[in-house]
Amino acid sequence: MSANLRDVARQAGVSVGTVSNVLNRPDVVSPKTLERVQKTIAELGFVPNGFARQLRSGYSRTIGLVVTDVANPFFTEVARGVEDAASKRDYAVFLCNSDESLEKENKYLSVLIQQQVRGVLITPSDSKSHQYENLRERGISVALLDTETKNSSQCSVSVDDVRGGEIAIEHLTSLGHREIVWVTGPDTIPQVIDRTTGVMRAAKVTKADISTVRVPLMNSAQGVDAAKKILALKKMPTAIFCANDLLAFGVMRGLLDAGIRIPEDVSLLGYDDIAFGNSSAVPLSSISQPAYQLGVTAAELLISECEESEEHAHQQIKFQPQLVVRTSTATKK
Amino acid sequence: MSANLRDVARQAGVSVGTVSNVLNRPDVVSPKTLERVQKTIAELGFVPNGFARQLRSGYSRTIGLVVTDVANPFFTEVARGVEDAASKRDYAVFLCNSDESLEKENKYLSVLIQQQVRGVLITPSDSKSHQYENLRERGISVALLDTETKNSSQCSVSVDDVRGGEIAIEHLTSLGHREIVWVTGPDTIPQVIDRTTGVMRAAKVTKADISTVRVPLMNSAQGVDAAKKILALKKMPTAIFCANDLLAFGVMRGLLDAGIRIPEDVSLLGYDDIAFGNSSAVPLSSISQPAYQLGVTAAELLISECEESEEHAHQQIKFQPQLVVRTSTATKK
DNA sequence: CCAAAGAATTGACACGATTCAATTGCAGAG
DNA sequence: CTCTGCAATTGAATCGTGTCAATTCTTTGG
Repeated sequence: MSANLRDVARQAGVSVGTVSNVLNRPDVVSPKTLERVQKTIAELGFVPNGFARQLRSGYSRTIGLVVTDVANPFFTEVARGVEDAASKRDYAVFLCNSDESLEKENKYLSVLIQQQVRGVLITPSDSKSHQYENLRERGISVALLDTETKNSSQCSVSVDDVRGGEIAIEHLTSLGHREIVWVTGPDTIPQVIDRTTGVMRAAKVTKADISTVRVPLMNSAQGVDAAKKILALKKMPTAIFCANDLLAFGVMRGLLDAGIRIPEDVSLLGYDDIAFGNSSAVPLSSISQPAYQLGVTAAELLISECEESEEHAHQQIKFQPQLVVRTSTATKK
Repeated sequence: MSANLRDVARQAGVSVGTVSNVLNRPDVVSPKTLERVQKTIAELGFVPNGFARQLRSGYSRTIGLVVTDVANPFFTEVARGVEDAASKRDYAVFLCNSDESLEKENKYLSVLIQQQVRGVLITPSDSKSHQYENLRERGISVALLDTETKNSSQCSVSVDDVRGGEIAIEHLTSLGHREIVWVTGPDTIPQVIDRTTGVMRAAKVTKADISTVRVPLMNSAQGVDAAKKILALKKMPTAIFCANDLLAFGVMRGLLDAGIRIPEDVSLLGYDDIAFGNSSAVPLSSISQPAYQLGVTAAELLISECEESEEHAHQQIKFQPQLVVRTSTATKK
């Protein structure tokens, strides 16, 4: 098979320790030994075995990224940011998909432990699981992505979801809407919780009336279901706010198919501002988040934590969301 | 620190060999020992160290997946299939994004080699690079994804792109269209080459007149550019066929913004049948591919090649594309 | 020419799981 | 009660590299 350190040592007439030193601390080796060993290494085409190296040192150059839905363009954008930043620092990324399920999340975390990742970037699928002590105990750094952490013992990079919820309701009420349906996912998901908080807070101030329609997953198929539920309501709202754009697209389709016009009959507002938003049946107004930037920042923060664990100070970075008005929201008639 | 195999063995009152057997060949362990050990493993939160495992066995349990565009929902669907199948067999996946650039592709391949992946699943961004001998030499299995291979020395899982091109033109001509624009990417990309072949073949049979509009990348922004080029043509076509849905969405937006109606003024046909297709401004007719299935099949094939390299027979599996008619294509007036 | 300091080199052990020859336990046959 | 054969279990050796205390070699000042 391929040459190992011992072969090189024998061939060069030195000990394995010296060869190891040639590789890792060339300054402690005498110039002429250095040269001879390097020549032998080249001759044998020796490449150190990464497994053994990592086994001994305990560290790899990989990080894990766990998101709740890779099929959501918002997260692919985040992932792209993470990958670019990681690859710049010579790290490779495992991308995992929890599908908003705590069970899958745990399964992937265990896979990541097996792979001995240096750190994990995670979008928790459940607000209770924020601690991830089992990872920390193993010396794996953890940073929260797209979720704020209350305790300051970990890093997080997030967008102000409470404010996002507020902005949304402020926009809709400024257009005259007071009967608003809030279409959202399980109230275990951190983003859902925060956005709901913002929604309710703004509703109180603006005296809007919020009814909640909850679905188990935040994708477009569930949006269609949500539309059915909305159509079955005693009283149709004049505006609908969805917890993400995918849901909004589903709702849009469901309503249009039922002959409801947007925004004439009802205004529709999404969240995430994914690229497809301006190609949809009715261009979708939405709350925009700096997805790529989020990914880059999170990866840089995590890697810095991994490599300078002593002098590293945990940071909670929070970006601000922004309203993007397109066609799907309009003044109440 | 974290528990290792020896800790588990001590705690459960058995030898390390038995614990290892519990993990790798549970059938040789007696049921009651099995249960006891498994309980201990759970209690201690033991997760085997991948490096040590790999060091001993010589093989990792990771594979690489290189696609041309993770932001394309078609590929996220494929990736999901790959990940599900891989995780079922206890493999972790590195997802890499070549952005249709040969340079990035090579960079990621070298990263994957460093990470000592067991196999690579790749959607080549260039038709010339099909060989990947450098990977094979290192004992890394390679299978082509969404691309057919001519030589039978490797596996491939693909969809019949030539046939897809034919189906598209047959559909458009059956609606009476003869002036058709083919919007596509660089003619180095395998899928582009095959679809073009199908287009031209069908055009010859149906006596359709094809003009090609070529853009450097197959995403939605480039689609908008393509629309501009089409609007600048001496003679407007009556139908447009795009090499993927993202391009089609861009073209759609570009045309609608210019006041062109779809399908009244021009029919528009996409390729991939991504989920957004029925939420777009005009629901998009498209050529559907079994994306998830493609991913699952490819991953299974690759892993089987990795694990049974001797008795493994290379296979070229080819799925058939299917026409999905929505609103964007209609009879020529 | 010697002693002491410093530089260079050595080699056994550790990392944590896998493997496999050797051992033990056990049931059934004689 | 012994013997045989099979199943279950054991634990030492192993994979390839990094580490570090111990050792050997070199240099230098007196």
